[in-house]
Amino acid sequence: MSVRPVRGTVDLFPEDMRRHRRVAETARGIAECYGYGEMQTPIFEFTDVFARTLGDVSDVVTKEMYTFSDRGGEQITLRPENTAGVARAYISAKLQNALPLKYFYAGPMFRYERPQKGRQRQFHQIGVELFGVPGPAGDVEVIALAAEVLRGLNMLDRTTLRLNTLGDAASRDAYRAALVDYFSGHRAALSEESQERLSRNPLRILDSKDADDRKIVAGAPSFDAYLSSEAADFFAAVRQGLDDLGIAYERDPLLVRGLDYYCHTAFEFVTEALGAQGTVIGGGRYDGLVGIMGGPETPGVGWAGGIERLAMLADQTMPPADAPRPVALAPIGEAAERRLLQLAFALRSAGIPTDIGYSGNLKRRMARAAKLNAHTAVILGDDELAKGVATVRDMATGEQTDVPLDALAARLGGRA
RNA sequence: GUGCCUGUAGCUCAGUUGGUUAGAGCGCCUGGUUGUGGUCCAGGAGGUCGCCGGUUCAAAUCCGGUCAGGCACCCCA
Repeated sequence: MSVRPVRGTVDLFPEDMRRHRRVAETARGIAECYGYGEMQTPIFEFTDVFARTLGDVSDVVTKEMYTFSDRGGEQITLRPENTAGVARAYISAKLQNALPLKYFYAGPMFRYERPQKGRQRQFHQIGVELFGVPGPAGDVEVIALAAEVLRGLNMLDRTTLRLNTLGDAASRDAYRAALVDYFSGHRAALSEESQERLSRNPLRILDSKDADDRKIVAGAPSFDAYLSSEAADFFAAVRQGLDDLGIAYERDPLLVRGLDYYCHTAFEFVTEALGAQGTVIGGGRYDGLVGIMGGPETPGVGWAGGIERLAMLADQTMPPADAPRPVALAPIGEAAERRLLQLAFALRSAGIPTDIGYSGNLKRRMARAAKLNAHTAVILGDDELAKGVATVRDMATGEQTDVPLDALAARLGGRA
């Protein structure tokens, strides 16, 4: 059998988990401070939950979902993102009388993509969703929360907030029609890919990287001309709110969300430091989503952030997340080992990280203590047992003192 | 899904125009210390050269395929 993980998946050992947890715990703490309580939805859902909400033309639905029928014949999909699942849970629990609602989540997502740096088939996201706030204050709140998470990870200054509006449905339909009209006139000159986009998702042509496409795009109609006055006012209010909070952003008229349920505000925090997969947090408003799923019309806005990407950036902006430094216990002989096993139990129940290696002579045990970065070693042999003390060694200075066994916990408690 | 690059010890990498037993540093193990780590010194273990096939008297080296990783496209977190 093959012993390697499936393509696009990785094993996370303790060192990796500390990096991930630092991201998730920072985000969780700030989210709770904003009143966003953590929730969790199932890792798999009925396929319709995603297929009917993310849009028939989105890549995520058409070619990236892990879909299978279970033994009961149900069509099941491993969640490619979590907003649809949270919305489904909100509808399922009939929470429309409890609005506004604020949720935080963290967990694995699955997309069948070609792996590269910052892109895996199983990856992890943190995210927040805010239901029931129709006005721009909601957009401002979730963006401010995202900025705070990045600040908490010491990386806010390494990212740029890009902001755009997708308008309301009427604005978007009118603009889409205008684009199709314009690009159809230049159809033959467009790249093959963009010709395909023309029917599937004309907005995508706007951010094509093909040189010839860009020339044509330069002459394309601007969205702002098709924005309804309500949508324009909404966007202006979001920008004003960000200005009021001192949150810097760049207008990016080409920023388009990939998932169909977005409207009005779309935003991304991007960085240059991670290569091509530079989006670290992305989100926007999705007022239509709950209705599409058959729930009571409920406005929503939120974002998701990639834990792997955030952790990679954190590696550049923060010192390593080291394991706690333990006290290392080093017994010599069976009697001492029994006594130290008791002591280990007592120290741990006092909350003092304690290691005992279970094998080796004193030399090996001291080597292990150094490797674990222990601040203190406790050496116990027949000599110490006879006197009722232990030899306590400061690993940094090498200084050793005798400490009565019954005073050890109190003596070591101050460290950690 | 497309294109380009890469794959040699646990890790990071050398390896000449194809030519005897494939090397280094770090890490690991042993000893220098019957009860003392990290430093230092000496020694040692560890490799189907990603995998499959081909060319050749001879392949880590050349060719094809495949798998995996990286980069870009695409997409997005």
